[in-house]
Amino acid sequence: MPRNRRPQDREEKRGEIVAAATRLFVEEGYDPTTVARIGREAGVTSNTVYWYFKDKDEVLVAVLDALFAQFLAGVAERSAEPPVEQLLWAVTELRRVNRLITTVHARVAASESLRVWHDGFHVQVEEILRSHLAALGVPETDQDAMTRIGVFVVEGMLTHAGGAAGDRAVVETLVRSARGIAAVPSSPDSR
Amino acid sequence: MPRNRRPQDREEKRGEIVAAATRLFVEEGYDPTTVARIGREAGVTSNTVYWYFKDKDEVLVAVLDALFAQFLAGVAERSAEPPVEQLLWAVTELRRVNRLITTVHARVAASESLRVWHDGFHVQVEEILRSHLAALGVPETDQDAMTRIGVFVVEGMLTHAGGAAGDRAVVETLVRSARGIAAVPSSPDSR
DNA sequence: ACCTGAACACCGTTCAAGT
DNA sequence: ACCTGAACACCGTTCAAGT
Repeated sequence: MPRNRRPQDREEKRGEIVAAATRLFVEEGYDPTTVARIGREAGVTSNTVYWYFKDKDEVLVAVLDALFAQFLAGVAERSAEPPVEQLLWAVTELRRVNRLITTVHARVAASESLRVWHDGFHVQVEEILRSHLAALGVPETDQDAMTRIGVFVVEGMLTHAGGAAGDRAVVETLVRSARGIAAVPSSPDSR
Repeated sequence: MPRNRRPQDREEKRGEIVAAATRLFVEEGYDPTTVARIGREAGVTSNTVYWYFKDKDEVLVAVLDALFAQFLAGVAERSAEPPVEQLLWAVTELRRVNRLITTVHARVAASESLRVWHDGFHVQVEEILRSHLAALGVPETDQDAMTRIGVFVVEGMLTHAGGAAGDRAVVETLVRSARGIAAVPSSPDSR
């Protein structure tokens, strides 16, 4: 028997579904986008979507994978820019998929595969942030906490619009505090 | 005609519905809790809930109002404690309703009244945080940005469990950076 | 292997009808 | 004014049946 006979087709169709879902999820949101609609845009019936994906959440995971890969490529391209500019670019970029990030948070409780994706996402983002902090001179003892703070601030900025000036102020203050932490050693009685 | 004839009853029943919804929303979450279930726990049919509330989101707003009032009372009681302890208490407290906060973010796009509630909530929380920052000596020019950072960090801690030690490290680092910002004036070329 | 028509289960919401 | 039984609309998901 022919092993892997036209595996291309399967990936193609799957890709079309993911492409349709990506556009719809980003533009209209996860909840308002029905599985039927995703199918229609990809030229199939809603049931067919279930031949390629276990459920709607699996479609979301595939969409997130695609979007995150794009994002990582953008990050790599800008690795030479100053930290503030890099962060502001990341915020602008992630804001386009802001609604989806919120959806992920809302659905991790209901979907195991989404939880797995979310955890992996954080590990990667934290790794990137940590290397930046190290470059800024933040000592190892403070890197964990500062990394989490960085992630939280970026996530917060996505959910809560602040205007270009406000965004820049937040990012600059953040980078400034990282430099401050780098300059002043932590003391156990600092509270 | 008797004005306000037994307005007590209406408030009582409404209160029972809110009480039932609060318990269910906090313990099981918003989505898994059906309107029928809320009604049953309050001793009425699902339709009756719609006599007291416009829709499920309005029930949520009432629940949030109740929970937030409790929270504010707790904040007031602890106003004398050191900032780190106050923040850690707030995080522990808010974590109990973590799921609901995520739900709010997920539903602001769909529900106007929820958006209004969310905005009001932020205004109040930011006011509290700003007064703390002022007490820590953060100059006015940096208060806006630091306040937003504070809110983002607290929100992030709710969504992403970090363990007691990790939580304390984050909060201490945050307060330390606020003190650092207070000590070092901002400079326009600090990026 | 891939796809569909039809149906199921579930849930928020509405409405006509009761007291 | 307050409450209910019954029904509607919608949507994720499944299944038996087709090629």
